Amino acid sequence: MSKNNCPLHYTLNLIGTKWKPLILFHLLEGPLRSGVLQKKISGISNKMFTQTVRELEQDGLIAREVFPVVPPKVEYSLTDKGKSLENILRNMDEWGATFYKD
Amino acid sequence: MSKNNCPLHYTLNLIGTKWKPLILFHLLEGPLRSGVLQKKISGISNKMFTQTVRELEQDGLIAREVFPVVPPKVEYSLTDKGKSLENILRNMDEWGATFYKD
DNA sequence: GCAATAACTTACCAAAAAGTAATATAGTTA
DNA sequence: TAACTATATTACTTTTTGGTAAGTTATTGC
Repeated sequence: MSKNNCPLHYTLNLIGTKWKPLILFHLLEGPLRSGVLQKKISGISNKMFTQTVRELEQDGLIAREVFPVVPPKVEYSLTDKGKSLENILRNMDEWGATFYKD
Repeated sequence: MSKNNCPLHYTLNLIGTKWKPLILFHLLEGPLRSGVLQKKISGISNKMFTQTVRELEQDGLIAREVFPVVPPKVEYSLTDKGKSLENILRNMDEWGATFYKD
């Protein structure tokens, strides 16, 4: 963590990576099974998916629920903290849509 | 560039890096001389600063104005496209301020 | 009793991002 | 004529991030 003055730094430390905003964005519509979520994130590797959801969970942005069945079932959902990013995520998506055709 | 479905991808390709949001954020208040802007971004190296503003310029988010004097004077400012990120940047900063004390 | 299943985990390697330190520039001032 | 200035560039190295492929688990269904 940098000792910079503006809080934007803190935000970037939590969601300022390649995959985090995409994972959070796809969870806005509700909880998803691990495999389903992963398939929505085109291009992500097995390893990066697991690693990224682990970090999001540690930072309190998503929750992980394990169902004790075989084969395994795991669901991810946004926490309240995660949900509070909804505006930012939707604005970023909308901004991308606006400028995509330049 | 990934061939993902959601426009969020495009946004992340333009501003989804360590330093870009910080540089844009500090330009929200108006144009700044190169050296002044760089000093506001605590921790950034000489190289990364130049590299990052070059990319932001290429993507049309900031403008670079060179004054032909010695020693050199260069000013950076947001373009209209850059200014259109204002809400997103301020929301991210605000979000960071809200959760920083957890 | 063997394959199929979903969700990982690990070891290993490659690629990308970032840092360091030295150097260039060219007028102005001492 | 030498130092100073602000901005930038380059070569080199380190750090971080990401990818691949194989292995693990434990029950179900054939």
